[in-house]
Amino acid sequence: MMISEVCERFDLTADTLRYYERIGLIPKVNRTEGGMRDYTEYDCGWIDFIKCMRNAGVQIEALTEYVKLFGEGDKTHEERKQILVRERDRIAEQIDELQSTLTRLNGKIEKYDTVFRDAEDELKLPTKK
Amino acid sequence: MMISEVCERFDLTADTLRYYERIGLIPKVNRTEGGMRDYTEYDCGWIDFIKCMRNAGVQIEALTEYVKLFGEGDKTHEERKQILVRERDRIAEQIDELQSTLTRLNGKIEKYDTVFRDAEDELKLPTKK
DNA sequence: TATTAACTTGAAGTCAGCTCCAAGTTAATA
DNA sequence: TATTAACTTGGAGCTGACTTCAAGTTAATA
Repeated sequence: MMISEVCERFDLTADTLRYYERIGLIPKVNRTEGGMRDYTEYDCGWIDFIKCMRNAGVQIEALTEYVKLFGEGDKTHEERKQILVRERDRIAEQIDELQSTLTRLNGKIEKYDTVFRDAEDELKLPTKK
Repeated sequence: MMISEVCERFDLTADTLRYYERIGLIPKVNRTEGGMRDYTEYDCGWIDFIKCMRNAGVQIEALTEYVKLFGEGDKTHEERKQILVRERDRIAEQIDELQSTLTRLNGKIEKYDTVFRDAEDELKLPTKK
């Protein structure tokens, strides 16, 4: 699969895909005889995973570390798992924070609604001044 | 209240606080005769709100716009509310995405646990090779 | 076969959001 | 009063994460 197809599939630019590979965010992709990248489904699995993690705010450094360890084989099993656990916990925490921010924002929006209704009431029932 | 006290209270550097004020992320803070910032509780309310929003990933641009409109008075009521609604929706969406990423990560971590248990079983019950 | 589109590399450029610095001023402490 | 700590400004520098560029190569189409 050519880079252009992968771009379309994951809505990433070719530059971003090459950048990801260059910095080790995804394992090296095999090439054709001509030297062009030839993506497999396996590569796409990585891209999907990395894109999902990046979208959740996981830093590139944590992910390159994970990919590096993955390349070192079974002996890094535990270390890899620790990275996932750490990031999982971070995301869980972030959800909690976002939840309370959401509540706060909803309260603020409600106040805006109330003030607006009051303002409308004033229009309907003009006070003497 | 001096800038150092505010820094401590919100765990922000003085540089960040001055930067926030310079770009209009919080309204202008009053000064002492000597020209030093003299924060009030009102200022702190803004800082708390802005810090919370930034922490939730709300972009500086949306917040400076909000502060600007606030300074323009009641006639911007509706426009300000729209900003809050838009960001609220964005945050709600982000929570959903994070939730599904969390589920995905948990599944992956579980697989790591399973493989690890299998590996342990192998140690206990060595297969002939 | 010739043109054109898609690809290659390494390096430089961009953007958001701070963060640090120099040079000077104000306020607090010995 | 003298020193020192905290503050002021404008501007330069930094970091993470891309994004663009130049100069060339490969593959697909007329």
